[in-house]
Amino acid sequence: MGRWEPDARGRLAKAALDLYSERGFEQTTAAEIARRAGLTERTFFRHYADKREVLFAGSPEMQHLFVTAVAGAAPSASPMEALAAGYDAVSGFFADRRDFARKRQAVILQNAELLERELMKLASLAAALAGALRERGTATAEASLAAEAGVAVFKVGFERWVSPGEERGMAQLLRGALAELGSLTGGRLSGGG
Amino acid sequence: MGRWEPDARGRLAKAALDLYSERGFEQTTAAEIARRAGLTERTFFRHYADKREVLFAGSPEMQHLFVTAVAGAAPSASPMEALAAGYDAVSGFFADRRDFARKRQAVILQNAELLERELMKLASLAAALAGALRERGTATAEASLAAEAGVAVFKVGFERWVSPGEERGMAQLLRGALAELGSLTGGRLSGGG
DNA sequence: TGATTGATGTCAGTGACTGCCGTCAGCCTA
DNA sequence: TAGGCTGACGGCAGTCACTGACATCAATCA
Repeated sequence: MGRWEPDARGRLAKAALDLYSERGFEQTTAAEIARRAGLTERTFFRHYADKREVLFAGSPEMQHLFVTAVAGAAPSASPMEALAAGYDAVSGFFADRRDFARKRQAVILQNAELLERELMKLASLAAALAGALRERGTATAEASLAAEAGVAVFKVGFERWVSPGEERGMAQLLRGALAELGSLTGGRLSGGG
Repeated sequence: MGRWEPDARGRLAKAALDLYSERGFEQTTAAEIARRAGLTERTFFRHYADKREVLFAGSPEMQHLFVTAVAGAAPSASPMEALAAGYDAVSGFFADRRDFARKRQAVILQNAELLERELMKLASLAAALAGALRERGTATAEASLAAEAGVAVFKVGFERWVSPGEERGMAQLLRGALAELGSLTGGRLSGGG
């Protein structure tokens, strides 16, 4: 056996979510998270840049899956069709994390600092998606707009997916939210590309 | 003469922007801002909840003007037309603050924490605008979508307005950005209401 | 076998932010 | 006109987020 227990990073993330749920984000210190994970405060800050980031550990992987799926969609696909391919990819990513996502979302919605960080992650996602769409040949302005709209749809679908009692799958909910956007905009957002 | 120099809050805001511009946000301490304003650190935190908030002192007033204009637009106006009335109102608000806005934007774009706070303010604005549209009778989903789109247009127009060398007025730039959105979406976003 | 590496611990900071209490000019009231 | 109240500020002590520097030691490699 190694010198230390394995997966320090994962233990920190679990301890943090548990403590944030139990007493709230502000009432939890980094030292407490570390202690529960069997580590020290200093080690916590080696794994996560700050107290908020520990709740967003999966964000880069999710964004990568999303962007890769958009970039890999059929060249003939419209921007919104390419984004829909991204929805399927992230739905797979989240599929076995629903309880975790619900618990995490409940914590985030209770704290302004965490909401700020979430908005920042979504802005980063929108920028990355716009880049992927541009690489596919979508014009800059349209790519940005489609990416913003795509993230708005993702937000709505995700919120429904984590809402209490909701049992439908994320892919289905995202498709539904996308369809709603389509009817609101008359489907014209999906042209071009 | 009063016991203290007048407008402590304004002096703090000016000192903060100047120092953030000179040395950067992270390299400036709250005590330094307070000292330059002829006050103490403790008083700084009485006027502003944190080091970031001092750059967003005008945000509530701007949001209020925006929302009030949207709420007060002609009942026959479509959601996007109501938002356009809001654009005119905020353009007046910003008209004599262009140098300030440029300096402030340059600071914000250099710092992730400040960007997060800006995203939060825009999210708050979008929520307030959606509320105003709903009060006008716009359906919930359409109100939220129109508000998001409206904020996106505001972001684009604002960025152009503060960009170096740009001399056109904010109202004109916002109208231009709104028109671009309209052509991208085929104008269907402006229906209903 | 000895050097290196990598994840961790330890310690001593800095600075953001808060609670509590003291100060004092301006104002209100009897 | 004396006395009390209030609002805006200063001073101080404390907590906690976060950082840099250095030590430790099992695993691994030359």
